[in-house]
Amino acid sequence: MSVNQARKRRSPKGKPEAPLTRSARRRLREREHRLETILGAAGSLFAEEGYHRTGMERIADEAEVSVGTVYFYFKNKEDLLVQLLDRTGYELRSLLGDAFRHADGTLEGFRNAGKVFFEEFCPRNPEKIALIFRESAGQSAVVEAHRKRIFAKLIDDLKAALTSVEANLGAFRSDLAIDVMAASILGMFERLAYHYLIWQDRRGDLSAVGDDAVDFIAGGIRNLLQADPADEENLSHGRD
Amino acid sequence: MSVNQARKRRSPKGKPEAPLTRSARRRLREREHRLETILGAAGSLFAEEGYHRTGMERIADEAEVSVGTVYFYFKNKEDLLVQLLDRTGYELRSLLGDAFRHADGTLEGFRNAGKVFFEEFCPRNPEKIALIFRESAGQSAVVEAHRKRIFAKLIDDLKAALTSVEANLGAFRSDLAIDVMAASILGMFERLAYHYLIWQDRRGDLSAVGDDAVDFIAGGIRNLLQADPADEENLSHGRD
Amino acid sequence: MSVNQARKRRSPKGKPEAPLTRSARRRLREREHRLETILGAAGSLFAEEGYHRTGMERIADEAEVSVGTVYFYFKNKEDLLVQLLDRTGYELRSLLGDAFRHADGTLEGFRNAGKVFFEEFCPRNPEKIALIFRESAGQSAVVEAHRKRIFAKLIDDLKAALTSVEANLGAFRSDLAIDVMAASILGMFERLAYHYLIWQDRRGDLSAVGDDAVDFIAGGIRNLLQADPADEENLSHGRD
Amino acid sequence: MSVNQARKRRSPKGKPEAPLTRSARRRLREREHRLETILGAAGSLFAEEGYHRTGMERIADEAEVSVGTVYFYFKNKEDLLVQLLDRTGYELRSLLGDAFRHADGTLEGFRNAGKVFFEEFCPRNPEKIALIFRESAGQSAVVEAHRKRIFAKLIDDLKAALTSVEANLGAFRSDLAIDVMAASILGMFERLAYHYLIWQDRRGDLSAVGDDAVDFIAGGIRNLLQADPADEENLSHGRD
DNA sequence: GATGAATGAGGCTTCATTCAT
DNA sequence: CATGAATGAAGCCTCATTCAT
Repeated sequence: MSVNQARKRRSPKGKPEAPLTRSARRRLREREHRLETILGAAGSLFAEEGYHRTGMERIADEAEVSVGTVYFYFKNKEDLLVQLLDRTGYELRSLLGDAFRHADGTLEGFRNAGKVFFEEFCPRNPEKIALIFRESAGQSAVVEAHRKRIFAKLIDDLKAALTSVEANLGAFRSDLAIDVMAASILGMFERLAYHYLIWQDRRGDLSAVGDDAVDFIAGGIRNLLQADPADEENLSHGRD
Repeated sequence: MSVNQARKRRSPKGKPEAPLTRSARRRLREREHRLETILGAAGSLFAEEGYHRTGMERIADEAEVSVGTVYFYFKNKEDLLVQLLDRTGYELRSLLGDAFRHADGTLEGFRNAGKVFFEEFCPRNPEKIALIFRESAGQSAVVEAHRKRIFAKLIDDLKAALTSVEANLGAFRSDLAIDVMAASILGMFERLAYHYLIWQDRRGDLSAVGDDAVDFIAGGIRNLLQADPADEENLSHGRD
Repeated sequence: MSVNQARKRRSPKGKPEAPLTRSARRRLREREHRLETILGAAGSLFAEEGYHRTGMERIADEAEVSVGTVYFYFKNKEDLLVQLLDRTGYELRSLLGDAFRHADGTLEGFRNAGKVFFEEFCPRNPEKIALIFRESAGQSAVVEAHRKRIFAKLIDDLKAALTSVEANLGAFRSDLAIDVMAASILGMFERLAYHYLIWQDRRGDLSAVGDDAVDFIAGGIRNLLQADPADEENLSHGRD
Repeated sequence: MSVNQARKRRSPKGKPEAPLTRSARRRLREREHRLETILGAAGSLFAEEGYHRTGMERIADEAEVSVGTVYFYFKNKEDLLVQLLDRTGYELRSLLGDAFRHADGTLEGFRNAGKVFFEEFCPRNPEKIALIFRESAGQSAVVEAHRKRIFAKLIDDLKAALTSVEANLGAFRSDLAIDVMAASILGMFERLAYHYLIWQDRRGDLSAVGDDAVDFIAGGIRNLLQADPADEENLSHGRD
C-alpha cells in the first residue's frame, strides 16, 4: 500500500495498535529517510533546472531510486512540488515566528526577522528561495492554491506582529494599512532575496541588505501610525 | 521570409529606405495589426490559462489565424512570451518614468508612481500583472534573462529617483541602501498588486492600498537617510 | 486544428462557405483516406493482437503514419475502438435492414438475414466479428455504452421484424416474448459466428450453420405465437 | 513454497499421504479459506471495475492480505482470472448437468436448465455472468483458451442432451444441426443474461424471460428434426 | 504570405511482479 | 507464511515545430 494514499498503518482486524517492534521502527525510519532523499533531489533539481525541465526520471536518478519508488512516495510530480512548497512555507513561518516571539510590541521583532531571514535562511537555502519565489509560480491551480495559502499565512503572521506593535506605538491608520504593510514586507523580502541571491550572487551583502531593509520597514511602519497632521504632511509630501 | 528575419535586414547597410508604395504601406499596416492580435491572444491566454497550459494552436485559434502564421510572426512560443514581457516592462517603465519626471528631488515622484501603478495600470492590466509577476517566472533561461533585465531597469529607474531625492533630503546611508530601497519598492508593488488583484479581486481597494504603500515607502526612505544618531536609535532600535 | 475537435471547416470571418477548390477537395479526400487507413490498421491489430496488447505506436506504424497523426485524427485509443465499433454496428444494421426490407410479414426476412450474415458478412469480416463480439467487451464505460447502444439497436430492428411478422402469423404471446426472441437471435448469431469463425476456422460450414440457425429461429418464433392450448402443451411441455 | 507448486508435488510418486496432524489440518483449512477470500475479492472487483482496471493491490486490500500473499496463492493476475473462470464454468456445468439428469429424452431437460439458469444462477451470481461473458473476453491467449474450453464443454453437454432427445423425437437433420443448436442455446443464454441482468437490471423479469427462451428453444429444436416435407416447407422456407 | 496536417521526441504515470525481511 | 517497499518496462498522450501546398 502506497504511502501517499493516506491509508497508513491499517490494522485489518481492528487489532489494538501493537507497540512497534524494533524492525518496524527501523523500516519507518528508512521510509522517512527515503522520502527525504527524494524530496531533496526534487528540490535541488527544481531549483537548478526548473520545475518543468526536470523529469521524473531525473529525480529518481538523483535520489538513486527508481521512478516507481518516487510514485510510491508521492502522488505525482505536482505533489512533489507542493510538499516542497509547504515545507518551505512551514519552515519560514517557524523561523519568523521565533523571531517575533520575544519582541512583542517592539519593532525589534522585525529586526530579528530580517536578520534571521537574510543572514541565515537565505544563504543557507538559496534553492528554497528559488522554489518558493520562482518555481512554484504559475504552475497549476493546485500549486497556486498552496502558494496562496502560504503567503497568506506569512502575511497573517506579519499582521499579528504589527498589531501587537500598536500597543507600543499607537494605532495604525486603518486595518487596510496593516494588511498593506504585511504584504509589503513580504514583497520586500521576496524581491530582495531573489535579487541578491538568485540574480546576483551577493551572499556576502545579504547581511547589510537585511539591515537596510529592516530600517526601511521600521520607517515605513512608523509612518503609517495615525500620524498627527503636522508630521503627515512633512513625511509624506515632503514639503508644503 | 519571416518578419523576424526581415527585421534584421533593415539597418546593416544603412540604405536609404525606399519610399513605400500605397499597397506596401497597407501590407505593413495589416502585418502590424496581425502581430498585435496574436500577441494579444497570447497575452490573454498566458494570463488566464498559464504559459505552459496554453498551446500554440489555441493561441492561433484565438487570434483567428493558423499556427503557421503565428510562427511567421514569432520565432517560437518563448519569443511570444519574451516580447510580451518586454512590452510590459517597457510600458511599466514609461509609466513610472512619467510619474517621476516632474517631481525631481521630491518624494512626490513616488506618490505619483504608486498612484499611477495601483490606480491605473493594475486595474486596467491585470493580465499584464499576471504575466510579468507570475507567468514569466522560471520558464527558461532566455525568459529569465529578459525578466532580470526588466527588473534591473525598473530598479535603476527607482535608484535614479532616489538619488535625485538626495539633493533634497540629504545623503542616504550608503549606495547599497539605495539599491535595497529600489528593490524593496519593486517588491512591494509586485506583491501588493499580485495580492490585491490576482489572489483577491479587490480592485476597489487598490487606490487605498496605493496610498498606504506610498506612505510606507516615504517613511522607509526617510529612515535610510544618514540619520543623526538620536533619530536612528529611536526609530529603528526602538529602545535605548 | 485537429479533426477530432469537431470544429471542422471553421470560417473565421463568417464568410459564406466558398465552393471547394480542386485542391481543397483533394485534401479532403486524402484526409478521409488517411483516416480510413488508420482505422483499418487499428481494426486489424485489435482483432489480431487484442485491444490492450496493441500499442498506439504499433497502430501508427501499421498505418505508416506517426503517433501524432493518429492523435490528430482520433481523440485517443478508446476513440479508435469506439469508432470502429460504431461503424461495424452501422454496417451490420444496414445489412440486416436490407435483408428484412422486402420480406415483411414473412419469416423470409430472417432467412435473408441469416444468409447475409453467415455467408457474407462473417467470412468477409472475421476481424469485425472479433471486434464487436470480443475486443469491445468490458473495456471501459464509454465503450460499453456504445456496445450497449449498438446491441440495443440491433435488437430493436429484430423486434420490428418480429412485430411485422405478427400480421401474418398471429400475435405473439407477449411483448416480452418479442424482446426475448430478438435478444435470443442476436445471441445466436453472436455465439455461432464466434464459434465457427474465431474459435474454429470453419468458414466453409458457415453457410450450413446459417441454414440450421435460421430454421431453429423459425421454429422458435412459431412456438412463441399465442398458441392454441393443444399445440402449446405438445410443443413446449412435450407431454402430459 | 507456493501452493501452486505444492499442488504439483502431490501425485508423482503416489506416496501414501501421511496422516495430517491437527495443526496441519488447521493450516490447510486456513489456507483454503484465504484462497477463497482472495478469489472472492478478485471476482467482485473484476465484475465491478473490470479486469484491467483492477490492480493487484486493490485485490489484496479487499481480501485484507498483502500483495505478496496474493502471489503466494496465485501465479499471477491472469491465474486469478483463469481460476475464477474455470470455477464458474464448472459450476455452470454442474448446474445444467443436474437439470438435464433426470429428463433424458425429453425437452423437459431444457426447461429445467432454463429455469435453473435464469431463475437461480443469474440473479444470485450477476458477477459471475459479468465475468464469464464479459471480463474474460479477449484478455489473453491463455484466458481465451480456457474460455474456449469451457464453452466447448457446455456445448458438449448441450449436444449430449440433444442427442438423447433424438431417441424420443426422432433424428435431427444432421450432426452439424446438433452443433448449431447447442451453440445457439448457449448464445441465447449468454445474451439474454447479459441483456436483462447487466445492461438492464430486470432481475424480476428473468423468470419470464427464461420461460420464453425455453419455449423458443423447444420450437427451434423441433424444427430441426428431420422434418417431413410438408412441415418443412411451411415453417422454414415459407415458400414452395 | 498563409495554411494546417504531420511529426516524433519526450513527458508523466501505471502496475504486475519480485524479494529481502 | 506474510509483508509491502521497490522495480522499471511499457503505455498513452501532448505539443512545439516544420513544410509542402
